Amino acid sequence: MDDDLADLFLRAAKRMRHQQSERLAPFGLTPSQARALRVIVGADGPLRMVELADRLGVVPRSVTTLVDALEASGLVTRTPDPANRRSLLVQPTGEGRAVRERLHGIRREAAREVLAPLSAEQRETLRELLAVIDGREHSSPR
Amino acid sequence: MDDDLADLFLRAAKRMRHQQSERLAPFGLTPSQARALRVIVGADGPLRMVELADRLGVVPRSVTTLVDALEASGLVTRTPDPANRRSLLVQPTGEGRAVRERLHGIRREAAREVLAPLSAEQRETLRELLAVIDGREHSSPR
DNA sequence: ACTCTAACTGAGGTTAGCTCACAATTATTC
DNA sequence: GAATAATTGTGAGCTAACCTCAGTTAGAGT
Repeated sequence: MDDDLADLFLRAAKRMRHQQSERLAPFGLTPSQARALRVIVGADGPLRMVELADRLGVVPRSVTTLVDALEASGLVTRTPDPANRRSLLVQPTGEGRAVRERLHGIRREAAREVLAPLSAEQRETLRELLAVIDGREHSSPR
Repeated sequence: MDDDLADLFLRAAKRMRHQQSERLAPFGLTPSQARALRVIVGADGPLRMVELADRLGVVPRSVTTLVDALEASGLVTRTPDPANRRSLLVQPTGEGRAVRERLHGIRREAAREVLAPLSAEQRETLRELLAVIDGREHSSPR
């Protein structure tokens, strides 16, 4: 029974990812990069790579690649942390902030497309349920 | 902001996939292969590759690889369709049926793990919402 | 000073797709 | 009854989004 549930869930997620990547393509961003940008812009200050990895729920090595791409597109900068020379601080450029602004709209569209069959209240209910599922703890990836 | 909603959704889906692949590993199956097996066993008769692709929502080429693996594990067989020599018919072996049976339980566990924070009613609500999103109100196995 | 741990990254692997091109068959159309 | 078109499956090869493992460099603890 919860069997189907997983299936339904995964199926919807797939559609959502697909929608996103389609809309993101014109920006030259993958969904994963867009998400990273979102976190970077949304942070209240520069982020260390490790911290970014943690917030994205991926391993630090994966962040390297993500930031490589964003940096190459001129959306973020990587600067050494003066307080700890092992660390790099990632910050959005002006361009990065601008792009994130536009992304906001298109991400919403993508979600809306998939969630279209739901009423506003249903969407709200869904959000609540998902928030519960998400819990608070950041279980590390493995 | 349906923006967050997509994020919550995708995050939960990720955890679910992860749970599944962990539990499936001992069987030597990937989540994708398990799903294919499930569809093959669940079908009311042999399936053509193309038909299987359609039911899985992937392109036919991807099914070739999936079935290759299942066949190599002795869970399904591929036989030429006598009625159309271009087609192959995929069918589960006895072993395939047996494995699918055990998979059922572990898939449920995986979903349950992620959905644990929800009450039974909440899970039910979630199922309904997802069914609406999916747009398929329990269509028959035609 | 000496070892221990943390931050980042190069190299290389895996899963789950995808496209493109092609041979073999079957269907259509002229 | 050909000639042309469409279908079916698959080899080759690509991409995204991860991962692990090993190595370098820099701080920390004793």
